[in-house]
Amino acid sequence: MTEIPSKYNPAEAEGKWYDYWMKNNYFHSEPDDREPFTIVIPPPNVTGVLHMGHMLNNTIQDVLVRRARMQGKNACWVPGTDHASIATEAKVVQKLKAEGVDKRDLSREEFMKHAWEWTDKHGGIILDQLKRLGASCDWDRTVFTMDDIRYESVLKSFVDLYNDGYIYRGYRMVNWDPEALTTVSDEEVIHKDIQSKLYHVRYQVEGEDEFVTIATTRPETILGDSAVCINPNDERYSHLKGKRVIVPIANRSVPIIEDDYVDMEFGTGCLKITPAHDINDKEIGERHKLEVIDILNDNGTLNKEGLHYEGIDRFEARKQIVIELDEKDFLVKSEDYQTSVGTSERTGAIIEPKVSLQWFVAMKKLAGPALKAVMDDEVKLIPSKFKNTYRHWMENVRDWCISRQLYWGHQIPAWYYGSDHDDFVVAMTEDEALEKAKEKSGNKNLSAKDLHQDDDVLDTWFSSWLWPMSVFDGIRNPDNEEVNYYYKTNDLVTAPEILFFWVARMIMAGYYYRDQKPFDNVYLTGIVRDKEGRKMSKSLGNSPDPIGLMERYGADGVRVGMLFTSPAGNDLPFDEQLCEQGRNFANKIWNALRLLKSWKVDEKIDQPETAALANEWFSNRFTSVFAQIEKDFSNYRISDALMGIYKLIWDDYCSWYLEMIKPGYGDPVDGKTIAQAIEHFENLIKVLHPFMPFLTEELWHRIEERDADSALIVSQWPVIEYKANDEILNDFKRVEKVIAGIRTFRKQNNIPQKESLKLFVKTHEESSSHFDPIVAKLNNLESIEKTDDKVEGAYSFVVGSNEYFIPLEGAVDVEEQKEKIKEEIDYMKGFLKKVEKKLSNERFVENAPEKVVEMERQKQHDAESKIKVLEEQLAGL
RNA sequence: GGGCGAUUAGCUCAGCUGGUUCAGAGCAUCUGCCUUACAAGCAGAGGGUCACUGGUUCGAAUCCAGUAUCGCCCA
Repeated sequence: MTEIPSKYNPAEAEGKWYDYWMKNNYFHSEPDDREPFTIVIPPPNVTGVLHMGHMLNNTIQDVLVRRARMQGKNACWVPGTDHASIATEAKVVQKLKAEGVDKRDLSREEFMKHAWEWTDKHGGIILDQLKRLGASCDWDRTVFTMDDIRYESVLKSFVDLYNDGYIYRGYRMVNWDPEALTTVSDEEVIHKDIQSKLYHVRYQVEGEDEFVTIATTRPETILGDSAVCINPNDERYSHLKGKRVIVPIANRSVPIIEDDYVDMEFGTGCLKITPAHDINDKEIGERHKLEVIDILNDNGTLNKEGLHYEGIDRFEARKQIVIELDEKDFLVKSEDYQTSVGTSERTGAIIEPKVSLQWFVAMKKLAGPALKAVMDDEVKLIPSKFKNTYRHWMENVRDWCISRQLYWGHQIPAWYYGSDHDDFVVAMTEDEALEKAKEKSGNKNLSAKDLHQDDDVLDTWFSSWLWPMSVFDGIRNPDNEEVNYYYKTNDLVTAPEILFFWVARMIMAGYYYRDQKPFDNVYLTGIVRDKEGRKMSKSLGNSPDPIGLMERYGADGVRVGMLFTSPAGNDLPFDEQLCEQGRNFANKIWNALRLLKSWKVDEKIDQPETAALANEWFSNRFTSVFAQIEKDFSNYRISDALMGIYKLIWDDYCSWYLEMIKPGYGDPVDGKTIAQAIEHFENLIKVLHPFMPFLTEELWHRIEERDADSALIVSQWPVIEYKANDEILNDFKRVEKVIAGIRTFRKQNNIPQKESLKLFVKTHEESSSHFDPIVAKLNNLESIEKTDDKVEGAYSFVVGSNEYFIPLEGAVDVEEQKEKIKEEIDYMKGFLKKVEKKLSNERFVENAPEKVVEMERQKQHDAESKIKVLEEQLAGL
């Protein structure tokens, strides 16, 4: 084996081992008779680039997958991307615009050609970036929501749901993005508080001199008013019942209606009703059968209902109409007012509520089993605090508007053959549609020319909700071997923001198609924030470049840096220092092996007692900590599991164990000890492998040469073979304190380690001398002797209620020692007082469980004897 | 405005069905050390009325109520 450099070089190891893993096909999975462990990736946008959120999310997935693989399961992590219709189309439109091409001048086919070119050019970058991170995805299975199989699956599910009566076409108030010229879902609308104005406008009562005053933040919508509404209980307006008012500027006569919805306290208690442009007004309008007057064009300008404002943008029209209202004496006053408006997540444009003909999925029935599954923990949310919000959402689920006025996506498989509302058919293909149309219309002479396919595409989520099935072709071929084997999947790792519109819908789709959940566990990660707690975003420029980070700290360093402080469901305040900690850790382990490798081995010498003891202790220590790590894993406490292995390696293995077995300088190590040390080291890096795959694989092959079958990535995860011996572990805890006591003594008195010391022990409680050889070795003691008497003129300290003495001429500062002992006595007396007070409380002794009282008595006894020892010591000085 | 959740060391967080594994961990800070694996290191140390106010209890960080502050979801 070549000499090991003193620093680990991630750049060198990472490329090498990723290629090696790929070459040997370790990531690839085929159905077999092993237990499957499946994760489907939350598909990132095909043209996106890696950001910190992806890093966190995919690191967690990789940890879970790698561990499962080592546990001997058939691990399959399916990668892929989605087409992100709005975002991608917006980018393509932008690009074309820069080239002087207007989307509206292109046919669907032409536009799609550009979109595919864009996708081919930028697509998949993110997947390559995931490889840098070490993601052990089965790349042979990479899929895309718009590839042939997925495309057909999406159409099929539309047809299936339509035939089952879940999909319908209807008028709905939708969130219209006038910039993107499409509807966006409720979830894609961001509500923002803005400073606005509340305008008080008076309407003349028809045929009278009286006026009523309404308050509105959107005076331009006056042109679309179809009523004025009062609360039936409002006595101020009771004389107006049944009358009509004249809408200013429009000069239309509209009724005064009564509805409980009106808040008598708000504004003037008198509400204008504009059913086309407000969701609540629409509902009132439906109750009172009011006319719907849409005043807006799709691009946000006013249409002919806007009269002389036709063609003017809604915000400009608002300004102008206020002036006109004022000039014509309709404006009573305007006041500052804080209001909340919806803005588009994609374009930032203010969302326009708009009545429009759209396709919907009826959700109520689909939501039933999905709600139950989560409430019954059939599908576990981690952390479970999200169950509440999930339930709230599912119990108040609204129908899902799935059509989008875009080209980039799955074109809705509906064909229109006439002008009536109902003159359409839903089918997989045009041929099929024609057959159905002929049948439905009764017109045998219909031809393909008479059919027109719906221009809209489906919401991106309408493809990703099928993801856990469609990646295995389980929609088109529900009984194929793969979907039967891999579905249901095991874990899903995603962000809470999309719990509803992705996770919940996958659960619905799972029960709808297969009557089975799509996954057992949903691990919800937090949002990666910067140190100031701001969400990382491109616009703020506060996100570090992930690739740059990996170059600086190594992929492993960044992986553990992200995981050190990220309990499930909590936001992660990212700090580059965490990556540094990760890098340092890598180097620490690196040097541990470097040390082992630096020793000459002599097979002929016997194992020293210290090494045998060290091995005994560390074996138990490993077993005990590993059991806890396994528990942390099963509770999805990934950070805790990482911290567990971190401390086990750094503190227990490096700081304690290696020091215990270290041979004298220049001396060889015996064969048995080095073999045990290597074995422990191998177990440690196995457990570490899911977190730091590159470093550990590199070390694994530096321990000894291995063939492809015995690479670390496919090695066997340790198993717990026995229960750790607590007696040994507790005994050693005491030993640590003794060793620390002696170190403190050396330090205080500037006694170098080279100078050997004698230690005397006066025992007052049962105490094992099992680890004495270790104490002697680590502290360079020439002897440890029991004594019945105090050792005069010696430095002393107390561990438990045993006294330890180190005689050394002139090294003892009596006053300082006295001070220290007094302090300790004071502390113990205070403690004893508390215990005695408890025990003298009759109600405590009567009511508390016997065990608790017994424990208090024990505490009392221990404290008393310790105080006695300390006092004797003090007296002796 | 309605609902949910949080508040523990300078920072990020553990702390299960109340009781010596109850006040913890990592990082940061401070003090010594270039001791032959690692200064990307070693050995130590300090640091918290468990947000506040009441209540239940023999006993509360833990259970209950209220208050304050923050976050998320919904309107």
